[in-house]
Amino acid sequence: MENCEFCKIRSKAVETLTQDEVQLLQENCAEVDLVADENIIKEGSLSSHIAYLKEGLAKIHKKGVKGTDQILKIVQPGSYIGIQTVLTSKVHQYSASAVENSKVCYIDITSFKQLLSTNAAFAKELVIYLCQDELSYFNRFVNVHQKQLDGRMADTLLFFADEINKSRIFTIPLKRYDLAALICSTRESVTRALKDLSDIGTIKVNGNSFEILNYELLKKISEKG
Amino acid sequence: MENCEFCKIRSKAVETLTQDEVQLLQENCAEVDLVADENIIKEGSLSSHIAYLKEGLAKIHKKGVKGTDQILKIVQPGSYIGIQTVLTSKVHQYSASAVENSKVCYIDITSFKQLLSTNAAFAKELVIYLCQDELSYFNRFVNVHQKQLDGRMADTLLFFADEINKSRIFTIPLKRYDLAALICSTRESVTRALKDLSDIGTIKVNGNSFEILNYELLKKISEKG
DNA sequence: GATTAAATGTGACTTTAATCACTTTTTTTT
DNA sequence: AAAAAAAAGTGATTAAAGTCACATTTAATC
Repeated sequence: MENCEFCKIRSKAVETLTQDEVQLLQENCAEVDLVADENIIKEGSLSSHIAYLKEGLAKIHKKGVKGTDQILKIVQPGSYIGIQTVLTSKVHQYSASAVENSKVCYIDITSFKQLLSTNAAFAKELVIYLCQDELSYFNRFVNVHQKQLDGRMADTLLFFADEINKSRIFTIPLKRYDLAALICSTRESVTRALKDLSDIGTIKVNGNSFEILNYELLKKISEKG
Repeated sequence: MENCEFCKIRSKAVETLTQDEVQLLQENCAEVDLVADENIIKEGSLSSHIAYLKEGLAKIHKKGVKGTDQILKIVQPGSYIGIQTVLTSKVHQYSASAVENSKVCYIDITSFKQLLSTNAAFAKELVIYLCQDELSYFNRFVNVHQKQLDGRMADTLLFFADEINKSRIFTIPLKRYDLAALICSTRESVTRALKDLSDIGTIKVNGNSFEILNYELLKKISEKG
């Protein structure tokens, strides 16, 4: 399925386009299948395309001074990836990788910029998108610094349960060291945090399979920090 | 000086406006003088206006689970404040306060939205603005988590020296507890970090007056973390 | 200028989570 | 299925920074 017009998951921005504009997008857009762990964009490489996640799940990650990657966010279908770089830098400022098998559309930057320059409604929707995205980082920034480990772990579990899987029984397609990079901790501490939450009966853990047993308590731990 | 047309510090976005549009802006815009510590916008309050910092210096801050504020960023003239909320929420998601005497223009949201909807060039400049802003937070997020205290303190000193004051002798118009909220630490630890940096001869501290004595070393501490 | 209040500095102590070293389990490869 | 590699778990130890309690300095107010 390579047709933008009938794309099941068109962004609000793309919804604003005229038929001609969709045509332009279509012609400068390539759909790619990715398996888990494959790179979507790579920090430091030339940014010739924006990626749009159509299916699957991806992580946004960025190298820090220690040399290890920090996961900035887990993104779901309907997310633009690499968009922040396009208009301001020639080089991607962060990486993104599939964390499960995914479909991604690569949109040529030049065409994207053209749409942005000529269609105010399109640009407006992007502004909205970016604002929401940024606000989510504000929350994350503050939370990550004021909550301790178990609280951050609880946050992440609730995120995967409520936002991603919409179920109290779910799997997290991340290794322990990825979870660590996500909650700003270490592999060992992730193990311990999960054990803590397990011990008090909030969750059941089995490898990457999780079940929330006491949602209220988990929520309380997430909120209390 | 209440005239947008002759505003000394018009944003790139406003540069794109036609005379009529500037006129619209003008009519829905109010300039306000603020003294240090005054609120610009307040988290949780209705967002009827966007603020544009014309003169001075401001902090963007947000309440965390602990009940204390975290400083997200120090912003300079030319920054939009509260813009992320305008299109997505009725209520401000963060606060902003002047950290020194400042001038702010409050722009009515409705007019702002109107410009956004009708002028693609305006919207595009905002997209660029937001992208740059978000990227700066990515850096901050990763740095704050991978650097330890002295590194973060060094970052902040370099920021005030290089970005804000463009001099190795400068003052920081923040209390120690504000510095703590900025580098994600505590008042006491700020004192100690400054002492550390002082002891090894990188800086000279006297209240809020600072001098960088060994720029290279400070840079190294900032980079090494 | 004295008094009060706010801000900052300092040492002792505690807590949290990182690090290290090693074991066990799971997954992948041959 | 065996061997190798990767991932995850575990206990002991360490380190970094937070907390607490109090002293000192600076600024504000009467």
